Amino acid sequence: MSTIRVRFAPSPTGLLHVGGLRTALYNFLFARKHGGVFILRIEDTDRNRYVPGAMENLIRTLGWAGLQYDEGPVTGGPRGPYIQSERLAQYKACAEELIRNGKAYRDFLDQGDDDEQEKSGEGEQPKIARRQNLLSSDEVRRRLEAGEPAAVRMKVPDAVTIAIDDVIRGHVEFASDLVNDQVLLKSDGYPTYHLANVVDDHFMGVTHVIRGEEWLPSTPKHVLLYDYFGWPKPVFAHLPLLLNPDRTKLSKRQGDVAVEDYQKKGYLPDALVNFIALLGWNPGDEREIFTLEELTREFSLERVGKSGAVFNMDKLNSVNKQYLRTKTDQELVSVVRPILEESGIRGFSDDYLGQVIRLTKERVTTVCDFKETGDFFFADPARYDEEALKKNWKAESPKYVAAVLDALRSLETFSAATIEAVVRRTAEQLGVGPGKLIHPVRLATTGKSTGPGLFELMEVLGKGTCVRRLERALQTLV
RNA sequence: GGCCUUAUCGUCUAACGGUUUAGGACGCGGCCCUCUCAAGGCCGAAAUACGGGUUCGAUCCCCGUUAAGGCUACCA
Repeated sequence: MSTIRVRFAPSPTGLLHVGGLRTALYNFLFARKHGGVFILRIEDTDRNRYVPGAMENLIRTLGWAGLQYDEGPVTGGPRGPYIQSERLAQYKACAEELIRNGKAYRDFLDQGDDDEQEKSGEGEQPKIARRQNLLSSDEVRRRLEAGEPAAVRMKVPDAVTIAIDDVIRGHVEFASDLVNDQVLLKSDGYPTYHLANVVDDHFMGVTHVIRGEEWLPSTPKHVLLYDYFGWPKPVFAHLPLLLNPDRTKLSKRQGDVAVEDYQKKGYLPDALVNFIALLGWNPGDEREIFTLEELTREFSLERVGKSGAVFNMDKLNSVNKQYLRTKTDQELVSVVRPILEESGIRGFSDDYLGQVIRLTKERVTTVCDFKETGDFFFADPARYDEEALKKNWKAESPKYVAAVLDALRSLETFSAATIEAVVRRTAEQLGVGPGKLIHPVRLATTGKSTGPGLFELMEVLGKGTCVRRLERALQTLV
């Protein structure tokens, strides 16, 4: 069996979409699993939608997610170029070959005429473009020589059934009468997706086409083209769509769809990848957390489902939390530090940030949350949370806090253990439960009523800071 | 409108005709733990869209209905 070759073929029209990431991931996993090749191909055949820099961005985001491609732009490869706008001559030659063989023809109508026709058609019957006999061959030649722009359309046969056997969907049939004479080469000389994709997949040796379900309806066109060229067909696998909560195709408007959005919001790449892998695929048992290596080992197209999957933020959050806990404190320091510095929080050592992360990482959802959850580690509380105040700052609280403050001042070693001992002893001496002191002290030192264990947090803060904050609270809060 | 696809808890899904009182996870509710919040543990509510077949037996196979989605460009 020949080497498996698959490709991810985005168009450079913007940021990488999470649906695109999943398609890329499944292609990547399939290739790796079978010792095959994962190709990145840029489909930039629509000059109107081209966004400068989009390709670089796509590559960077794929890299962030850990999906390294084997052949593609920048890195190159034996079947390049991997950017379609650099392969124009090839598409043109292929289109001409089809014309020569009577499988395609020139069409001088422009886009506007096309729409016009459809409107005037107006019935219930679909308007299938079949225009090969509109002009005599003499006239075609004359207008061509006159330099009139022409598109090339494929000729679709009447009354045949075009069947595909999709790995995921099974056997699917289409009636050729409902397939229109697709434009293959636009009048600007660029190919359409349909031509370019078939030509490239053939010349790049692609064995499996793994793409979104939105391509299923145009697959008969592609199948026809393979036959026209006399090329072997790849195996098709059409993936179920990723959905909005209302079950429409995942789109902007209903939340973030760009991978970069999730990156910015503080999701870990391996967590996002893990979560997305489970949208449409499962290992068949009850495991849910996988490294990329484990996914590679377990993945199979056979276990990909058929129905669309809603992109569920709650689940993503849960997965991200689980990943956060698997990271070491220092690993997270390097991720969290830049986020803090963006907000002007700087000057803290790796060791200190590591301590902060150790105490807060079980309480955050994303790496961005460290800033908010751990704010009191970076500055004295700017204000005291109002509800916490109401709940935990009672009339007798100042007295208790003052007692704790006194006891703390004489502490030699300021560790969680010694702080706890002192606080509990003080409570005992005052004849009240330790909670009566702990809650107001927490409020005074952190400004809130929630967070890491008080004694651990005070140890990290250090004696000076704690004493200062308690003093200040006693002055401010009455 | 036409074509295509899909259909198990709110969501992601398991079950590859019988071992099922339909399993897990997220979310939700309760309890435990506890200085709070998380985490963790335990418990709970929650689904096979509907109607026909086939079969000794259907979540699973077939047909229909319904619903949802995708596609219907010289966009990808």
